[in-house]
Amino acid sequence: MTTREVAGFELRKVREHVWELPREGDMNVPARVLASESLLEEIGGDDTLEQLRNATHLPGIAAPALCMPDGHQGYGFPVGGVGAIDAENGCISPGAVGYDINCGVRMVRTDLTYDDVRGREEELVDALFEAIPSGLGGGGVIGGTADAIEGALERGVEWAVEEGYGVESDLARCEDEGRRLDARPEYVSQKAMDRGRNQMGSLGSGNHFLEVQRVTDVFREDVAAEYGLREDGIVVLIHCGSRGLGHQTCNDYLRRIEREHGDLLDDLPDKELAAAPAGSELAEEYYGAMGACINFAWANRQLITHQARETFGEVFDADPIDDLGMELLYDVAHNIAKKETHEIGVDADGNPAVGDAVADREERELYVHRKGATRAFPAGNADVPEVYRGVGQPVIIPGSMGAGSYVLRGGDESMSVSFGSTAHGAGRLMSRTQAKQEFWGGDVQDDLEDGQQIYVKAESGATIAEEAPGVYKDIDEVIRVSDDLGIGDKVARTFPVCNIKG
DNA sequence: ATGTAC
Repeated sequence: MTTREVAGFELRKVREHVWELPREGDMNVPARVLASESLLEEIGGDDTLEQLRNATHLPGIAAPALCMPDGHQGYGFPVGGVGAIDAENGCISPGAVGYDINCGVRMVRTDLTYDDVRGREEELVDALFEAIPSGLGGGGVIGGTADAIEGALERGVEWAVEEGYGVESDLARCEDEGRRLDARPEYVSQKAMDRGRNQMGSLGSGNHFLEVQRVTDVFREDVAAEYGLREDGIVVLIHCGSRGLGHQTCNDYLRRIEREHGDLLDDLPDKELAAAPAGSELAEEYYGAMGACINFAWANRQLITHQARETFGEVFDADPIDDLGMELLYDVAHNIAKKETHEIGVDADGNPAVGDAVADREERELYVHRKGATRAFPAGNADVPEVYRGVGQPVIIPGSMGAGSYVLRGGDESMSVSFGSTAHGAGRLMSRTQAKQEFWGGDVQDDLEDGQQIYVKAESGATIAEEAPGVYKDIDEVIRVSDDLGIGDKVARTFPVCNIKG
């Protein structure tokens, strides 16, 4: 048996790209890292492994706590973490969802080719930057009236399309059709709504961006054709979340858990893993509030999509849908928890088990926490929209602004390996603070333009430094692991053309 | 990630 010591943790190699931290002490289950040796080494460079081990202490966790190949340290629970927790006897943890509830990515395809855009990058990047609010604080594309915010929280993309910010076909091309039916806006605080009010249709800051890209490689022709992708085609990628509204909601519930469920908290190795016991009033309220924030984030990405379509229409003097073919390819959430039914291994007593201890497999309703992890359901799954059910759901994974991104399809192994999940990005290699010491925004911007013809426009130079290509892991290596494991299969690779950010 | 402040 191969073992490897990383950052003081002894990991057992289960098979290629699967590393296990065996159960010991108060761990309820083992932990597993899905990574190549080089990525594993990078994952050991911060507190990810300790956070992953801590996550195995969560009550009711029903299978190994998982770290995707792009994992890095987060608040309590690692980014790139997947935690499947019994929805009846376990718990739900806001820290295992993340502060930016339904941070996610969508891709819009077009009929344009790189030749159509070449030489017009600056015009396009300026127009997009003008049309789409970005940066910290307020200012959205629409005013947040009481009706608008209520509609977004309750009905997500459905509300936005009804208001004219999209087309009917957008709905089917979102996870959950862009609307969580179990959203309960009444459990979102007034303070959270006030923060979201002026941010409806805004990118935000940090790693959030809108990027025009060109398809450089197609790996699976048949699937790419189903997704409407072809080599040299132009696509638009939008990465953002629920802004101050989701952030405030996460904060509100973390504070309430501290006040109302201190006992559960005292048993956990890290206070930041704060969780509400399944079945408690607080768990129900958090789940409903989280669903409303999820809807808000979807409406936000829909409003930004609308602005991008309008802008392309003006720049290319054409109808964005009829002439430019700007249809939504897909929208994926990567900071969420969701009740899903999965098969888990159980021992003779019906308790969660792995390896030799597995006596049987049983279906359980679980809170699947995906924090910096993307749902990757395979072909045939009933939750994959009908248009894609034959090939598997699209999985959109952004890399850094200097490296490009990938479109994958949910792989056949994802249900048995990772509760139907894969990576969500390249994953950070260094902190924002360190990034600002290593890079200067203006220099990064000049290098991208002069060296790679990538046009970047941002509200703040500091953000460009924080997001410099050098602060990220190798996206190709992350994707190689996903593809090798069969949890998310390579369909196409893209390369940046222009990028706007906070 | 984030009105970068309890």
